[in-house]
Amino acid sequence: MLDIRLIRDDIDAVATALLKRGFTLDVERVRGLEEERKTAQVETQTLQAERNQRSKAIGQAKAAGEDIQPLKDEIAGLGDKLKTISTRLDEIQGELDTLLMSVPNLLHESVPEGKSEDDNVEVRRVGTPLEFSFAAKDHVELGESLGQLDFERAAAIAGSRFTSLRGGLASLQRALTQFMLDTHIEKHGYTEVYVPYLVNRESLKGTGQLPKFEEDLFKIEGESDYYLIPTAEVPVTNLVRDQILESDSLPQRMVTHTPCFRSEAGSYGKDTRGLIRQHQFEKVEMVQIVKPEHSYETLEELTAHAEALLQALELPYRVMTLCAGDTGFAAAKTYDIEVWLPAQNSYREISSCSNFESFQARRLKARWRNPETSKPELVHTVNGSGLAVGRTLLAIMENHQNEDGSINIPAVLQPYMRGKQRLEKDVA
RNA sequence: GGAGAGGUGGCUGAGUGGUCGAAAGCGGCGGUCUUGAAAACCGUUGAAGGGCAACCUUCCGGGGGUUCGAAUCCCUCCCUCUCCGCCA
Repeated sequence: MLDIRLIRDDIDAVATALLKRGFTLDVERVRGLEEERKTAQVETQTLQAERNQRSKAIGQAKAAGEDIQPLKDEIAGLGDKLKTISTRLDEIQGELDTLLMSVPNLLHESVPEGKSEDDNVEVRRVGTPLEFSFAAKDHVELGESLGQLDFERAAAIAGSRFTSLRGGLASLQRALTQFMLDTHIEKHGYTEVYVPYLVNRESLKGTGQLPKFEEDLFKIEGESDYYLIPTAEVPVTNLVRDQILESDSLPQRMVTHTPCFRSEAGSYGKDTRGLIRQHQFEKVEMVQIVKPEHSYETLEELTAHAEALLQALELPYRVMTLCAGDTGFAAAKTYDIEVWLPAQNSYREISSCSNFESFQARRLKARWRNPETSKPELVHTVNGSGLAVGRTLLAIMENHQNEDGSINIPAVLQPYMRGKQRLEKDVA
């Protein structure tokens, strides 16, 4: 959510800035509602002040043993009047809130212009894709011929866009998760957290998934409004909702591994083959709660933390700055890390690292006490995948495959794989 | 699932219809003292919103109600704790 004062002060500047990402702010509607709000609020408060004053006088009269009936008669009707106008105020405020909740974040000045992912800007490219002396297979073919990847069974159990793994591949996914967590904890200074995988509406509003993106989520049927998390960003960031954090407790660096669930509505026909786009996938997520002046250096650091994993796993990748039109609703700036996939002969997203500045914090009422002002101020939130485990798994399969269909296990993962060096078809 | 007790400021915790935004303590900030620090003492210190300002409004788990007036009474939902039962 944007600062309402920013909108009041210079709505045209805000509207212009939002236009950069292709969002049209209904300036006239906001102006109109603000106007009404002001009138209704002043009127409500005036009536409330009068009521308070009169009531106090009645209290005093009663204490003095006087007859209070005449005083009560004097304010007959005031209650109804107040009720009418304050109800109107609530309505206006509600409309304004709804409108404001669906306005995306302002972009950082360094975000390049552009409409779609085609306009994203490459920042750097690390590692060189291997030249295979044979025709590289894709991960579906590799996994199925190993007998360790089975989409059919998963489809029977649940439906399309689900996976089942077996044997070495199942272990490798777990090994990857473990390796990622350990690296962030031991080398990058993160604290591991464990969080709910079902969350309430408030939490999703806080991080910006609701009210706008309901269709992307899986909702649980039942008395309570639970949603399956689309990313650990939701529960982890909500750890600081409604909190006033002490200055010395910042920055908070948190990491967790969770399954993620996405309905993938609107992506029919896209990435239907393989592990790329699933309803359920594993992800390791980094979340940092920081002081505002540090959020951009934090974004760089956190992106580097994700990159470190790809380097250790010997996977070629590139880092992209998302352009204005491709940057997500809540983010002020986003780097996507894209891993090389030989079978697709292209780079595909494996991590997304964003600075949300105070956008999420304002919705969450997540604040810190600034010692200089001794006042609570909004924190900044920064997060990123480190990494999407399922996609990393398929990247390893494709990049580290051999001609015979076996897959080399990167050295850093071998300790997590009971010393195993390659995945091969089980003879047994 | 059954029975009971609770949810109050950054924290602990008093307050059960009227000058209560709320005692007290802790913590924070400022000061006295000290070579410096600690201790002690004095003062100060909730959040959000409106208005150029004086000032005003709202907030005692969420929502609704009663009343001239609600932290306090009523309804409802959520959460926490204790005991019993069941259980990964």
